[in-house]
Amino acid sequence: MSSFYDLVFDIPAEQSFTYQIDDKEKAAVGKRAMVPLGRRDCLGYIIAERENPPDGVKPEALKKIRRVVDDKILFDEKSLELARWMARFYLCSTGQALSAMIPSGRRVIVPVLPDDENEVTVPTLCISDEQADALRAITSKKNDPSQMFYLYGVTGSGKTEVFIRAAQHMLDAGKSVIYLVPEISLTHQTALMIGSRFGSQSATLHSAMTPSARLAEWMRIRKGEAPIVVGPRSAVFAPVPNLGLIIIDEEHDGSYKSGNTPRYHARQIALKRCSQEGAHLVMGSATPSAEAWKLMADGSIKRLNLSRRISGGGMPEIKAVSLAKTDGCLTKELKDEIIKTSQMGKQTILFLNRRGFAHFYQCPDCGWEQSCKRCSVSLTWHKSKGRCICHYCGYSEAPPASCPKCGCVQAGYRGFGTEMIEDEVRRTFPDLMIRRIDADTAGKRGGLEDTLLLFKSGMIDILLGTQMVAKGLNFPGVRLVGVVFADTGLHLPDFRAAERTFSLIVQVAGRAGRYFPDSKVIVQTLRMDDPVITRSCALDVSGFFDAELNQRKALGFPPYSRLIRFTIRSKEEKRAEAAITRLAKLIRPMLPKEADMLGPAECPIGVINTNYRKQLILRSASMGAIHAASEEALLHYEKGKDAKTYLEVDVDPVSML
DNA sequence: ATGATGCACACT
DNA sequence: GTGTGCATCATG
Repeated sequence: MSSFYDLVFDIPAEQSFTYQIDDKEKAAVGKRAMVPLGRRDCLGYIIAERENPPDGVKPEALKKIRRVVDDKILFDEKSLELARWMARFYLCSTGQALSAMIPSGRRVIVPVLPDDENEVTVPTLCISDEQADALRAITSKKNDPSQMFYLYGVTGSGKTEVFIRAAQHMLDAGKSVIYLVPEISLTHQTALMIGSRFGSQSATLHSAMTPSARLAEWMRIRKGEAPIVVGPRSAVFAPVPNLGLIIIDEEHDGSYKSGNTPRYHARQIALKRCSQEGAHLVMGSATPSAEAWKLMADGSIKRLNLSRRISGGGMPEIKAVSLAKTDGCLTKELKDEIIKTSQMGKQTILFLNRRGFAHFYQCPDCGWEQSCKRCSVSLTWHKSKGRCICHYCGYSEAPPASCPKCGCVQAGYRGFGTEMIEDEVRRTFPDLMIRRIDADTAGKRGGLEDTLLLFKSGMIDILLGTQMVAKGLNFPGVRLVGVVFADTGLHLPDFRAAERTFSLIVQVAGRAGRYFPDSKVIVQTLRMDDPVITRSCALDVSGFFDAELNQRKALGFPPYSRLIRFTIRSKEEKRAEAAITRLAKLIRPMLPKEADMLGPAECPIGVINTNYRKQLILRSASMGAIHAASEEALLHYEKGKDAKTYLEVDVDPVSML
């Protein structure tokens, strides 16, 4: 009796292919195998065993498995089921889903932060009453696993300690724990702390590991040798036996959503896994996502409040300051506070969400702007490189000596970036030690690693940078945080622009004064009266969400609706246009009346890297209505699809850009 | 996805 | 008559 195996591949087609094998010993469902597919050899996933060839296929037509790649089974039945669910939900193939679940190669290597192995975190012996209450709620014997919890606590209120103890509780009960953190390079401290608390019981899956090291760690996890796994979004797939708890730290963070197919959200996967495996789900943040906030308001997630800072830190005094009459990018208030801070022997963080020197060049006479040849965005002047650079594709050119349109020789700067601030700060405070951190400096020697160590040691007076300084970094000496220009990102054509800006300001503000009182945050803005600015400065999270959710409801956006976004890419605008139109025509009649279609339209950034981009968004109160239509439409769209066009599907998109 | 195939128009 | 380009098809 010979048996056959069905394999799927990391390709957009759902179809499985049947193969035979000589030495049956090694083959098994859940392993990978090299097989001939078409004219070449492909790595496939064995998803089923079968007695007979599929209908209408002669046994002799079946090719043989070349080589079974894995000794041990990689995916158990639960993982396969999760992959199948994921494929259906995110509208991709099972092979693509499986491929996203294992730590494979070709990952971007990110710089590793200082590895202070010798600095073992001492477990906090006593916790606050609030922490104890939260822990008790999470670990109560009476809990139904379907009860989700949310640790809603200001930065520095000790969420991590509660998470760690909840994890310990699970481990003591013989269960495994997955601890998700946003981006491991930016949350290194948390990862290290957990590593040092749980020692060899823990496994860390960070992006700087080689593929083979990751796979080795993966197998260790599967064998049950590391019952607590720490990692970024992909760690949600960690094959821990006997899953008891998934923790999502900094739940609001956008990096939990995958940027490529399948565009899964770790929170969604966590939800599914927990319900499948009867595990608990606990999330936490000082600035929840709008989705989570609504679920808490409805009562489907139980909110646990941590309202006070531990470790002696007080909440900083936050002040909005108008940039309107300021020449340059530092207001008098901010300068004064920087001086005061350095006189106190404390440190300053300056945050700006824009790289480069300034947006260059806008002609003051005719309004001409220097823009990218390959993308529909303006170029950013990088003074240190002497080039104008596109932040989407990297294209660069020299700055023009005069306006090519009208000949005007007056270079007009518009806006400013981290480089420009660096310049101004250095000129203003020549005696202070200043370092900049952003995507441009991170990769270089003396980059991230060096800078953070120096800052921690107190050698650096002012650390300035983009997002990178806003996240998770926890430095004891910071008294002052300056948000150089809070309005960046506020007018982006994305319904989540306000939410993101709010969240970012509150998060950066949280970097100040974690271990001592009298800390300060200066938020510079041109919109002193904008409710996003005023509420973030008041740390008024509930006030912000009351208003924001009302608006979302009125406009019919998430969390009051679900979205599926289709994007067509093509080098030729005509083709992109034709493809999106055809897709729209296909879908429209399938849409139930409670659903609607936004577009088709040009994407907010109409061209990236010489690819024209058109989009179409489906919207409905429930996912069901638009999901079924999308599934059906995709089936028809695939055959006879326009050449040289690429379709991307995003279920529950997070960024609309 | 990707390589094979088949058909259109071009040019030594 | 063969050569290059692209749309179409099948992959077990």
